[in-house]
Amino acid sequence: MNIGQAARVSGIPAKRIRYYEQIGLIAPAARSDAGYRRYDVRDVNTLRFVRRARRLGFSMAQISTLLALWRDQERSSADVKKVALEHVDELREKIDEMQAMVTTLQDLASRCDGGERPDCPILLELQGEEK
Amino acid sequence: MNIGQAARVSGIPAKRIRYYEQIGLIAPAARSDAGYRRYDVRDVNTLRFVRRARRLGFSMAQISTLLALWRDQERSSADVKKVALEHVDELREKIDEMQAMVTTLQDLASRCDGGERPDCPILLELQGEEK
DNA sequence: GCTTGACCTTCCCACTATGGGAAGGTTTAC
DNA sequence: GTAAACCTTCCCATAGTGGGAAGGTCAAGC
Repeated sequence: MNIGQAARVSGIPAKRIRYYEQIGLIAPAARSDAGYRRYDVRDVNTLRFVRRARRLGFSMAQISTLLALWRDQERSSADVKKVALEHVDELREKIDEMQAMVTTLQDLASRCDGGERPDCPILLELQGEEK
Repeated sequence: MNIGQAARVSGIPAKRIRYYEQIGLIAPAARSDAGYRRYDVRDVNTLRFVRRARRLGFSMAQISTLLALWRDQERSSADVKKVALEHVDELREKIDEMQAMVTTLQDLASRCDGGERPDCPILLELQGEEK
């Protein structure tokens, strides 16, 4: 199949498939006489693997590692688990940062009356110790 | 003061200050005869405002809005609150997405024994319906 | 007066992952 | 033969930031 159909069945836009090939995440596709990329079922399975990994928030680098492990019949599950748990740590760190922002912002917003007048604890906070 | 000192007292690297000026987030700095950027106390206060807003995760566009409100004595606190709460919504959405990833990944990882053998529910999940 | 080092300037490139669009070739169907 | 739907490569844009090159400036020491 051509890239358009591969895109439809894998759920990854053609543009993105080309990009993945370009950065070396996936192997260069076979080509037709006219230079069209050709994809078979295994290629599509790889694309689906990538799409699922992206949906779990893995970076390209991590997915590259996961793909290699997936293909390696000699892998240890420990290596896979390690990648996953490192990713979980990264996610948790970001979540904690963002949660702290939310907490602060909500506190400030709750003390802002939200009316016509200009006084606002949010701006005072951003402005800092003007006291 | 020159940009280096402004960077030190504001906590924003010189490189970033120039970038903020370039994209129009802050007004172009005054210049010395030799073309060096000059900063006064008010400029530094603006920079600190920006730094605090960034630490709360606001985008450049949002900070631009907040700066305008900050300078506008006729603003209503409702406008400020609106920007803050919209940002809170964005944060919460991202947090929820990431939290869902964490939940899934943790479940998969907990079912991965993490030993020498290759069998791994994480890879099975990424691979999809191999059943 | 000259050198040295610390500063400053602009400019270009890199990152992450993706989308948009132009200009042009191919295939398919009618 | 032509039109539509496909494909190709190429360049540009996004959001913030960092790195570094090439060159100008300033202050201090000799």
